[in-house]
Amino acid sequence: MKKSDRTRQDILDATASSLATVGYTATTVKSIAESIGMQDASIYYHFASKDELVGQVLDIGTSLAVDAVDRALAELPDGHDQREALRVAIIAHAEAVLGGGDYPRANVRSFGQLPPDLVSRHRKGHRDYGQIWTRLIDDGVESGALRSDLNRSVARLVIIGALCWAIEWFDAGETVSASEVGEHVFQMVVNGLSAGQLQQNAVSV
Amino acid sequence: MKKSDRTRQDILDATASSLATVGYTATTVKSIAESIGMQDASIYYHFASKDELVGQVLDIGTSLAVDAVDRALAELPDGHDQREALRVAIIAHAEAVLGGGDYPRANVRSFGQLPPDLVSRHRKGHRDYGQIWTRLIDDGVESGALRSDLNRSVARLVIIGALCWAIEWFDAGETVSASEVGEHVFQMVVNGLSAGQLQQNAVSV
DNA sequence: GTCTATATTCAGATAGAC
DNA sequence: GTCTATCTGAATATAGAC
Repeated sequence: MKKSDRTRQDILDATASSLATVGYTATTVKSIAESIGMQDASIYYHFASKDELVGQVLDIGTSLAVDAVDRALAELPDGHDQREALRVAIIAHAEAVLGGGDYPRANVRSFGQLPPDLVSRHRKGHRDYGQIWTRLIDDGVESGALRSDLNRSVARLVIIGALCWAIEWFDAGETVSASEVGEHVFQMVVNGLSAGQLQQNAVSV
Repeated sequence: MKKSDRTRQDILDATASSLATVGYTATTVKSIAESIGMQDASIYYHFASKDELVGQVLDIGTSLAVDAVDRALAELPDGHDQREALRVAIIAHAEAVLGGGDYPRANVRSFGQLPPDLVSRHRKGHRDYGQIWTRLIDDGVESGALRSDLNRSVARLVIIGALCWAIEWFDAGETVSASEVGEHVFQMVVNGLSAGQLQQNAVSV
């Protein structure tokens, strides 16, 4: 590996770390440079702009999360219940975002702060990721494992919302691990909080 | 109403609108002033700083959301099922945040962008709001209406997460109304997505 | 490749006239 | 109360030496 590549990787790592902890706005080129002992101007030898650098970090994070979920789904045995597919996907997402290092966390933590250019740059990636969940829910409904009377878009966004929101309060080193958070989210989303018999009144939407 | 009060109210409204749509970072004193036909310097006659102004808007939004949920709970008939309490609270929250004007939306939209000072200023308000949900879940578990094997903090944050995340994608004028979003979230959180018999394996946490 | 120095822009905020 | 004019500080980014 050339020296240029090594430095470049250090910059990406430092950016991911900063984005994941303090978000986009508070991540400055100067602070990134300082954290790895460089001058801010030197960053521009490796990346054309702050947003180009941030964009690459976010791309890596998206790929890592997508790959983690894909890998978990690929390992399922044949003929699995579709609820089990949803379960391993949710847990894989939780592990990637909560326990999986700075890159996936950078996405979730910074998402609400990105300037319009970066948002549109990543719209496709986010839509593709949403597709994974859309298909899981569709398959679940069609196989009869999931109820069919709920709006699937809302269902998808409740799942993603619960998982993404978790990062706002989740603290590594908690008594609850990332995969346990995933397990709880799955239990709530699929089986519900209710202790009694099912009360699945159809919803008129 | 004095002229000073009128202007002050206009500034608050314009700030709430801006925070709700573009978030904290993109909300500048200049843009607020422009939207109501003033010079930016004039804002400082009414408010000591941007963060003081933003803080007041966020306070109003929190109060509106808390009041909406409290009112919905107060209207419940005696001897109601605790699931029904959770239902009306979730729907009231959805209506307040998604359909209830700029102030509550300002909170959710700006939350992830606030500087540390403002975060700690509002920590108490958020904790109080979380308390409402903690009590609803505790009451539900103790009355036997809700299962007792799930971590209650995770349950609370899944609910709040799902509701707060909704604002990132919810579009007024959608085919789904705010209260319908609330109804779906309730159905998912309490009864679950599963079509089949309950599979509530205890979770080891 | 990395440095020092600096240009540019824009934000929050203040001073003082009217 | 609101204005014009201005200060200050910070952030992105560039120029050019080494």
